[in-house]
Amino acid sequence: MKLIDFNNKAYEYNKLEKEVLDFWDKNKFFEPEYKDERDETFTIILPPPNANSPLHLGTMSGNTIQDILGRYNRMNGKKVLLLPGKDHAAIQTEVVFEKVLQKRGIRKRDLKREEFYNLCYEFCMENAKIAREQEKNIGLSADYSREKFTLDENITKIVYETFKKMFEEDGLVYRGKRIINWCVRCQTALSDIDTEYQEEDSKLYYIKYGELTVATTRPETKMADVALAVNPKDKRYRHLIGKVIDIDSIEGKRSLPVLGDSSVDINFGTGVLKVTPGHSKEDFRLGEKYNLPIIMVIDTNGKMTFEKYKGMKVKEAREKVVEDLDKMGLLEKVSDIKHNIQVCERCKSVIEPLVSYQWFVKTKELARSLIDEGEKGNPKIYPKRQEKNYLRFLENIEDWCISRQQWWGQRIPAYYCGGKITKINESGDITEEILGCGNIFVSIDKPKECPRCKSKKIVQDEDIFDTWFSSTQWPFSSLGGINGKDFKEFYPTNVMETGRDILFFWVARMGIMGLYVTEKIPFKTVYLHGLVLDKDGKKQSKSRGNGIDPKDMIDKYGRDALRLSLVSSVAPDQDFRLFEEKIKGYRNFINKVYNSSRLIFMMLEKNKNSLPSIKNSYGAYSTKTSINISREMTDHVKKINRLFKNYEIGLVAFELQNFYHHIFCDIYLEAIKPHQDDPKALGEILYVFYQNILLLHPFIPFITEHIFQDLKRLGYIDTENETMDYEIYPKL
RNA sequence: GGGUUCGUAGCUCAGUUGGUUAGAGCACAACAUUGACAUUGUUGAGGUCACUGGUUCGAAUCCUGUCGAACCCACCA
Repeated sequence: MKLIDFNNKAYEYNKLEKEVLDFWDKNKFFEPEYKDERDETFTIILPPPNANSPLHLGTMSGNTIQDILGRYNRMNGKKVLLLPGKDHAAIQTEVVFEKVLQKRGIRKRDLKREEFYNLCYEFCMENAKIAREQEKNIGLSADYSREKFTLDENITKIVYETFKKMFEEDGLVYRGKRIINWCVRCQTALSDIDTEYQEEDSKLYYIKYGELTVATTRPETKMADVALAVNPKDKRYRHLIGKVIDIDSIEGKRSLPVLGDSSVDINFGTGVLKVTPGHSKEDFRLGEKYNLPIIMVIDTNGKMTFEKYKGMKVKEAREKVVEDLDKMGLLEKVSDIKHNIQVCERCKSVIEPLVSYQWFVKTKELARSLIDEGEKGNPKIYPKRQEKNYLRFLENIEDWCISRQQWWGQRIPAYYCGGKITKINESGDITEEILGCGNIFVSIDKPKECPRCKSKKIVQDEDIFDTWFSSTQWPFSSLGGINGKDFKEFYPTNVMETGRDILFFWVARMGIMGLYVTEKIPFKTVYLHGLVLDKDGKKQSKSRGNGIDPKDMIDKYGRDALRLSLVSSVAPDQDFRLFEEKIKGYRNFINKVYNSSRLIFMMLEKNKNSLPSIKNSYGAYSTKTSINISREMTDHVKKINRLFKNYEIGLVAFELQNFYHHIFCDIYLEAIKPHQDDPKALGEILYVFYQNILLLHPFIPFITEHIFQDLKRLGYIDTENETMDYEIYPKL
């Protein structure tokens, strides 16, 4: 690294930042072993970004916050590990990559599973490379020698081991018949997070059920009804609860029991609900509660299985059913209704709730001990108010469907002796039969035979794991699992910094899986950040065209400026607006840092020969000026450390800038200028300046590293450290 | 339906456990400058702290209610 050329009046960030970047890249400063003698560790497992696209600003903002915490702790004598990784993001990537293939004129169904997997793997590796460059480019001081990908062999092995232990030892995983969100187009089960709601105009049909009338938007599922339900508080129907009523229907005469359940909304429609456990989530729950049978009339292609409408698509069947009901005199009336329909987040197809055989984790039992810990404040969550949400989620947690009918991901290591057959019988009941000796077993390596009957005819489950099943094990799998060397040294981690939108899906379940596998909660502190919005408060996205290109901003304003813009005025869990003028403002601040350094270096150089005592007076506040810099510094340093303790990163950034610009430069430097030929004053300037540069370093490490290198080279500071990250942060 | 957050200058936001005259940046106006920095400095204008009622010696801050904005969870039969 060359000395800063102080002939330039403006800071040449691009050139100078690149020098720093190269310097860091060539050395191993960010590997914890660099200072192996340090005892106390500080670990952050960085949330692995999806390997299907370059990083967006939200991820970069998170990276910057984590880097600031990493550097701050490094400067506080800790052995710091920031562990980077990339996530395969199962279904999301699969859909993205399908579109990429489409552009190349290839259809997924024309490829073999393995071919698809390999092409997708290549695609992800390319994107991971871009993301890695971006991370380094904003100065993320992570240890890339330890970087992981969620589909790395050793990671998958740990995920498989967990699954085996859950299934075979503890019975916490089961294969069950439950209702799931089914995407007809993607042909897969989806978790709630993979779906969203869209408002749609539709019809509400009032249909006669014997003496009662039911209002429904889904008449085509009526052949799968197994009961009716009313609210016990509803005076109109209270007398019918517990009775069985006879009805006429398309499928003939039937008898349906009438249930009383408080979940029924008295004010919706007629206040009578038809219970269809095969095709509605709420009804499935009622079915479980009252032990009702399950009937299905729609298959995984979104087509009817009921004989009369066999093969028809749902919408088509709906019209036909309504027509038939009308003919039978069972249709009372039709009204318009706006309602939200659940659609696949990726392809926007309508979700068909249906019952199928899937793998589930019994999360309720596992959540119990995490709730106990949570009530004791473990982990500590910033902002604190999210603790309530976190606990409530855990208390209401449902069994977790972890199987997906996709190709991109970790294939479930479950095997069926002789294979299996799933079918829906005449009465619409779904059944599954395991062939061979009926054994289902889990094996981490590819098995040669059934361990029970020794049959060689064994078939692996076609499904893959939900991406969250692997990512919730990331805090320990990325450290090599419970027997890993890194695990022993760095687990549990100190901080989990992530978007507040995945508190439930990721953070809470990481707690569950971590506690189950390692008997420890994987992190001591959770820090949740908000979303990055544009100037008008809208979410930044490519499709809106309001997204800021990080590379563009780096070229225009530099890395340090971008970093500041990503963390300044950021409060935990609070969305913040980012726009170009803001970044420009931070560029001006960086320039201020540069020019004040230029002034100080000039003053020092000018008096170089008359400064034998500089190191003696170093650290002393000796000059009388209009400002009491000693007290100002004391207060400032106290404040900064206090804010750091409370993870008020945005406020720290703000205070640092404010102090440096308006106290240090505008007042102090101006006041001390007249004394600049006094060696004692110069010692003081140097000391105050360096303290400030140290304080700023975690936030704007490029320019401060450069200044540090120059101060060291010119002999103004006395240090053995090769990089500023190992200097000691000002404390009182 | 349940929950959370927010509403402070034209804009973006600070404002610690209640305490003088409510702050900063941007934008605006005037002035300065060849001595670190026009990517600068000084000064100025600009606020009924959404509204209402209350607690208090004292409220932007605490409490009640209203209005407005955003978000999360559940549900949408």
